[in-house]
Amino acid sequence: MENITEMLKGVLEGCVLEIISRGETYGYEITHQLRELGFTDVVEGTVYTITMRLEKNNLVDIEKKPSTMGPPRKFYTLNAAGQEHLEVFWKKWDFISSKINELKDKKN
Amino acid sequence: MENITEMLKGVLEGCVLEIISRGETYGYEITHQLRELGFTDVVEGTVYTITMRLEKNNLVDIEKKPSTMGPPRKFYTLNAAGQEHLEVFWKKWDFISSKINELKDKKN
DNA sequence: TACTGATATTTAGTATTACTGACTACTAGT
DNA sequence: ACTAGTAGTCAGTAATACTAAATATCAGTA
Repeated sequence: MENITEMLKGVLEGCVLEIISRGETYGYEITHQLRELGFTDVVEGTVYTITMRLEKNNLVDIEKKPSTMGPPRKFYTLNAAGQEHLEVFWKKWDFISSKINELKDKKN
Repeated sequence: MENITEMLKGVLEGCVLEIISRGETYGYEITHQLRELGFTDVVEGTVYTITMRLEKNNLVDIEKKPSTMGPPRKFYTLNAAGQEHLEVFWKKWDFISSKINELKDKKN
């Protein structure tokens, strides 16, 4: 699926939050999980801008750990604020996607 | 639902295309239809930037008609390119929303 | 007549967000 | 030494929705 980047705006951050919520993880791995999900064109730089934003907004806790496979990793976990943010995200998503599907199914 | 504007990015244009595809309409009315749909905070300015973009990209045909209720209206209809653009939009939407729901439902 | 409100379009400027592309750095294997 | 895979950072760009104001038309009313 090409050129979906504009439609990912606003949802990609929520996806990253969801992935982190399942357990401690780091940027590079998050990128690969998003690619596996189907968002094949997502690159490291994009994910890092998102994790930076999460840091700045104090939605995640951070722990730096060494890796035998390369340079040290920055592991993220959701804190309480992040958890709440994630719940709000899913509420917004349910709202918007239901409205758009309503439009799509010509029920309106 | 407050503060959903970032999540509307990339989908609002598709919604406008869909609304136009159902029959000749104009900016002010499109705004009201979006509000009725549930996107209550959408304002005229937003819709006009979208219709301007549709014009610029040659996705719509335009006809100006007088109104008894106020100044003349600019009516839009989808042309062939617009129709195709709309179909592509729905394909992208189906792809993205299915992937995100997959993530949400923890099936991945 | 002047005023208000609903209708209708336009536009300059701003904020947010994802992408691009490059750079740095560590480790293992050849 | 060199390469590839892993891992993080950052300056700059493009796209898009919102803000806020200006302009214009018409109906109703005090």
